[in-house]
Amino acid sequence: MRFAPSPTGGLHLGGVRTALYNYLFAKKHKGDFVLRIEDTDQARYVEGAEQYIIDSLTWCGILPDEGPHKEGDYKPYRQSERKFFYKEYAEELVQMGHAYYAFDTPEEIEALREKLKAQGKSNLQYGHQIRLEMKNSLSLSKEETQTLINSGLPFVIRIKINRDEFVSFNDMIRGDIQMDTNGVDDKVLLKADGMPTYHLAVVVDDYLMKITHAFRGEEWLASAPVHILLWKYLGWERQMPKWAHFPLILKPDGNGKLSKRDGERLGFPVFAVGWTDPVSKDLMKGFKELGFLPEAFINMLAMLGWNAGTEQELFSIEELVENFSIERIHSSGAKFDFEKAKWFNHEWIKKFDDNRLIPEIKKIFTENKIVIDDENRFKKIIALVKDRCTLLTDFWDQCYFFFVAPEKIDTVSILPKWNDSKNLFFIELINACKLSNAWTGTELEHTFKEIASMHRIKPGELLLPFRIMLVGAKYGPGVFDIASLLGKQETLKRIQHTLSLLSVAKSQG
RNA sequence: GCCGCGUUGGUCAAGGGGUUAAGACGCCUCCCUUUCACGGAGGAAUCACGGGUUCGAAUCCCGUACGUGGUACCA
Repeated sequence: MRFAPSPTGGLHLGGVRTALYNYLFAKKHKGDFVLRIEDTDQARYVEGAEQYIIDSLTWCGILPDEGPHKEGDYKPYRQSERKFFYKEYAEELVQMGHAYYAFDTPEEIEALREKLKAQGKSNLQYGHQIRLEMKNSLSLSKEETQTLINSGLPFVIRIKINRDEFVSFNDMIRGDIQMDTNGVDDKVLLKADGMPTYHLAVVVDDYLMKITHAFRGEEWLASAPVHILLWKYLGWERQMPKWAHFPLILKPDGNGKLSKRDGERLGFPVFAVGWTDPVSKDLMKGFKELGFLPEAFINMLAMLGWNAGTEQELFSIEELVENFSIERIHSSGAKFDFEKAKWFNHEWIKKFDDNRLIPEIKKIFTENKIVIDDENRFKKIIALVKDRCTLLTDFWDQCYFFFVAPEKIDTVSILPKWNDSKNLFFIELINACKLSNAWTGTELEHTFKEIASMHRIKPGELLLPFRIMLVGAKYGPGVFDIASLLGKQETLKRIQHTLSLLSVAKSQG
């Protein structure tokens, strides 16, 4: 079994999911997963896109067995490098009478379209209705056609679709589908520049690469009849792959399929890894940069349109492979929910083994120019905050203060209830700590409470100021745990620092 | 317009003739925690509408509405 999704350009959510489902199905059935690159459309294909696709899939952990970066038995895998094949087959179709040369320029067709529109007629379809009124090898004589070709006039090759024909096929997700050919026009197969359109390219590639399953997004469903007719006309019907059209991933706020712009508009990533828009040059962050674990990303993506039919929601890639079945893919689109995506990541962080997690977190600290010298201490800190981190980047916010003193101390939250006796309490706490040799959380807590009761202050009233002294704000794990990992010297230093801050604030009224 | 595909809480969804119509995210309440989270216990909220078929319909059929895709020398 061979599977080949054909992603293009900036691979976003939908594209990654198509690749993922292909991968899961391929691996489940011990088949090959092939990566093909669509670079047929020079206008939209951008420099670096191929590497980007490979990088995205690599991060996701769904590496192809064959493809442009690895090669294999059916190379080349770039459509631009397979130009020769397509032309050959297109010509063959013309010889057999299933396709024809068309000399109409895009401008002429556009003009006709405008004209019809002005008359209030529906959209122009270059098909059986009008093909004989156009300039092509069907309306022209053989000699005229040959003369035009010889003159070097650009032409395209279009498929000749008969009217009143029914095309039926089986979709592994949707079941039997039947469409008549009246709605489909004579699609261009080979463009004037000699490059194939997707319609010709997939069919030829799937045939030549012996692809057994053609799985793609639902946006292709409407043109499936063209592809099926092509398989038939080329005489390859017996080798035609099985079809499946995946549901679309929709915008969270309704109307339409998720697009690259939606991420920016609604504040979530639509790419697996960061993507630089070729036109605007804007760097759009991906799930990776936002602090997602690839495992969580894949898990989330897989569940958007498929489920195992059990209550299990957390799946490793191996479990996905094991449980995957095409029949359980839904036939209707799903709206993307970023909150749920974050939930998946949170679950994966909790689930993740420290040996895998720590290096990822370290990267973030390195980016923030923090050197981790005490491995053991780092581990303890991570264990302490792990539960409260949804994204990898949260680890920075949750524990940077263990490494650098907070710049801003939220004295505003302390001040209203601050008084001399509390001030005295902290001074005595400092002294008591200085005298003691040991430094553990429990011991500190004991001393803390003892001094508090001596001063007849409820510990609760002192805990918040203490936290703010150490952390700078009202968050973080247990204060005594923080203090113990901070070390005696640093803890006392921070108390002292805030104390002086408070006295200044107090004297200024 | 035409042609496909679809429609179970706000979202992801299970269920495919008889169910008190699962579960998850989010939201709300309470408990735990002398912060914030985590965790725990609860709660509100759903079968698009109208006709059939049937003893019985979320489930099957037909309409309607709505959504969505396609209708390019884009993929």
